[in-house]
Amino acid sequence: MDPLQIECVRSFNRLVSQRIGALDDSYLARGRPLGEARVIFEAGLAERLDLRRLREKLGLDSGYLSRLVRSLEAQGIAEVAKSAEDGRVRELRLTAKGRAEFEAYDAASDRLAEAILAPLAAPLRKRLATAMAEVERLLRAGAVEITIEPAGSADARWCLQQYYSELAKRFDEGFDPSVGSTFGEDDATPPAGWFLVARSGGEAVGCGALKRLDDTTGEIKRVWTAASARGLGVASRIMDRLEAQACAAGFKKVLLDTNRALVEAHALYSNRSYREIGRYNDNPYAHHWFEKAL
Amino acid sequence: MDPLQIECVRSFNRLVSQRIGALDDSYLARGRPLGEARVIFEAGLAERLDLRRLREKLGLDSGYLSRLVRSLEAQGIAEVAKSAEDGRVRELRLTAKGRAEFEAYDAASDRLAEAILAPLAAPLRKRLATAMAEVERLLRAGAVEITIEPAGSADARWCLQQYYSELAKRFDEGFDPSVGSTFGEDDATPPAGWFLVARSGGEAVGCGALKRLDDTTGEIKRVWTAASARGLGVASRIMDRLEAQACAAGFKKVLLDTNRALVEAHALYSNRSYREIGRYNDNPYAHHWFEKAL
DNA sequence: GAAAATCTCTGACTAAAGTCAGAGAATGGA
DNA sequence: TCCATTCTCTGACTTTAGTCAGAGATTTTC
Repeated sequence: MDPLQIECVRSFNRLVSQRIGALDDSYLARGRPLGEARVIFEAGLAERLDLRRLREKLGLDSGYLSRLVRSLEAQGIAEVAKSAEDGRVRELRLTAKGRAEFEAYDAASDRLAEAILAPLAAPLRKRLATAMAEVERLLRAGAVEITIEPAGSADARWCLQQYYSELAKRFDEGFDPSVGSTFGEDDATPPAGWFLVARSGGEAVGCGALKRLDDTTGEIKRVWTAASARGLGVASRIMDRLEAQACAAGFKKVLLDTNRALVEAHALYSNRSYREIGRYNDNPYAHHWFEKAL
Repeated sequence: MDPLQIECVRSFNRLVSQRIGALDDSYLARGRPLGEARVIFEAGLAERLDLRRLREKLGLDSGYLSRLVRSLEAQGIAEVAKSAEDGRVRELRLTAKGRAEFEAYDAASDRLAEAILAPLAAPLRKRLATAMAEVERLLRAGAVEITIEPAGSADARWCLQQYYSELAKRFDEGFDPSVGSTFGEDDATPPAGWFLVARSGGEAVGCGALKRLDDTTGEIKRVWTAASARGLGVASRIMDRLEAQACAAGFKKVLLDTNRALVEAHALYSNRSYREIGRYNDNPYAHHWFEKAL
């Protein structure tokens, strides 16, 4: 890896960790320990927040969080109550006073952001905002995680739905997933197939499936990336994983088909050295058929 | 200020503070408190480091640092010895073992940077490095501080020297500060004049001077920005301060002259609504003369 | 040469952050 | 229905971080 790029990232990290120190200080300025401030902040962002999720989000010990919350209760800032769904779980809610505290922290964050922008002239401000957005986007792209999971999971279904509605918009002929379908949840359930979901910070941003056609042949289907995550190589990484899975399953080649409207998919397959072949199925929406030896 | 830009900065802060958490964790992973790790890191970067400077750099209490250092001594990681120049000051040096520890922390930073870059394809990596460099540059630009200080201070002299050697390179006729000079240290010492130094993270990156010509007229001289800080509005901010100082001194107008080779200075003055006037002095290096009413 | 200032260290603290082992209540699955 | 699991709380800790008031050695200033 390019040592100049590494130095660039390190230098960035050094500088920005100073900045973050300033953020912590502006939180501490309200005279409350950082732990409590973080809890107030999270509680203010989410309307209802169970301690379990909060613990996971802030990475705290259950005993420690319990005490933090009790301290906030004593200060009249938060209330806890049994969850209606699960009696073991307790839910945190800010009181009116707590909400006021949250607003104060929120305002402090705003002020800090303003202090960063204020000394810059308008065009530089714009450049800074643009560059920050780019860094953020690319950092998130790097943090995308791809996992195999049941094709019937909530996120998997959501991805498929997004995918179908996009096809319906883009195909000249429209799209109805039930017409001539060669793909159901069973086709993506091991050992008949596999379903992948790509997530960025917990949110699903892409999917892909591999279906067993015979002992040596797999078919790649349902490769989709959310609009918010395009141009970040997510589809490419999904393809990597699908092909790796195909290898692991002992397939010698993978096939796939595509509609002529999906030009970026076409480019993706060509780049990954897929070779156009003749029609191998009777998918009514397909115009091109590809093959790749593994 | 644009609320979208503020939100952009805040979102960036949120994301990056998670990243920084990861950095701290990778330091803590060596089983040593963060305070000690930071001391080792600073001691590794600078060959010889006196405790006074270290304390200032890390913002630590003297008693606290004293204990941190003693703990490192006990671990065989660092040694302290009286400074040769000043018997009150103690200097910190890493032992061989300490240097090995430093290398380990250094490697951890490298690994973290690599982990950020690794999942991205080469073109995205390049985009990330570029965007990070841009963010860093602009954050530093925002943190530039401009202070009035004696024209004879070390940084002031350094800036002037840089400025003179640049003029010598750029002027067709060369430049010798002693020829026809209308500016000495006395001319920038209150109440005869003022000298400003711009600093970014402690390092001088620009300067400027205001000289009293008569009770109602000031002259702006020696406005210079280091090459590393150009394009960031530093000269513009120096001009702001000089004009503000001129107002405060009761001047009604300011004058300045410039050489035809300094095209960017020319543009700067025009943008700030300086009006070209006739020759008002006999500076042998000047081709243009400007005036601005305050 | 004396007084003021500077730098470091020590002792005596406090507060915050975090860990660990269990107890008690509620839930889910066999 | 019962047993394992999950979620939260409590008590009893430790470690880290940080503060404050001097004392002692040195240097600087007048």
